Amino acid sequence: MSTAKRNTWQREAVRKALGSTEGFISAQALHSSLRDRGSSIGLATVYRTLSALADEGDADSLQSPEGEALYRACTSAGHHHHLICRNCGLTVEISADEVEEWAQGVAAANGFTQPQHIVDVFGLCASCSAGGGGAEHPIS
Amino acid sequence: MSTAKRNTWQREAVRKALGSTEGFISAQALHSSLRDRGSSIGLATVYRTLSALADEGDADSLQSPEGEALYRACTSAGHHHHLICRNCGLTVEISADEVEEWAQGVAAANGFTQPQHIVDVFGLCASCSAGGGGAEHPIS
DNA sequence: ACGCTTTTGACAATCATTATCAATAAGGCG
DNA sequence: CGCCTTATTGATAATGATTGTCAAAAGCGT
Repeated sequence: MSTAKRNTWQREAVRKALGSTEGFISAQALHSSLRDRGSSIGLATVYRTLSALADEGDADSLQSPEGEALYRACTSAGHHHHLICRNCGLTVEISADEVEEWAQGVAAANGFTQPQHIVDVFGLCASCSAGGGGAEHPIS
Repeated sequence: MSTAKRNTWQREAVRKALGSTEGFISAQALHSSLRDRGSSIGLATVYRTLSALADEGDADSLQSPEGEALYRACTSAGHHHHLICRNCGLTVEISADEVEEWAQGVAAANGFTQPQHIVDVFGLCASCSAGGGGAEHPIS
């Protein structure tokens, strides 16, 4: 085939790094993480690979409130959501049965089918709240 | 008061332009639109005003998949979410008191403060469902 | 009308992301 | 096994949206 896809260690590195990451991570952060671990992978490659993974369906992506694209390894298994500290990046997995039902219900009530939902909560974790970063202004 | 808010024609222009716009529009597009109509308003002012309107609850904003911030005149006061057809772009405002409470609760339970949440539901609206395009690939 | 402050607006700065393009390396084939 | 074709990489420039800067230009109370 002309559209051959080659196996490179970079692609594997991104896939592995994404897989071993809890919750969502930005392309920039993933690149930094890889660099910190000694990888000499380039930033552009991380972007390209993440985008490719998302296209292939091996990763999910969403936009953070700040407008960054966040990626997550696609675990076709359990569906769950995340509570993410927007200061230190701490991520907590949360289950959301109520929200699942609500999403289905509200979609159906408006005649929508094939509902997918993006439900993620960003905030400041206990440490960061205490740490005195209080100069923030509530956004919403 | 030192923090007085003044009435300027620019603010009114943005408010009016936003109000007479169907659906969501980007800050850049709104600025172009105003300029086309002869207004000499500055781009930075449009950004500032839209951001202010969003803060005051007179407009709501969401991130387009391309990462742009989109704004729309807020018809229902207060905080709410969106149900978006991923085929035709139809957007329905939805209220989500249950989800609000849930988000607050789960954040608090984990020691998080200043919770913001992203709760948006994508799907196919009634027309598009009927239209029979189902060749989509489910993301989640 | 005056003066104090907010607000504006042109432009620079910043941030994430994408395009560019020469150099590299993967994989097939002889 | 080594060569050749070509997908892929990666440093950097380019892009595009958004925010910061700051002098100049209005508001609003007096």
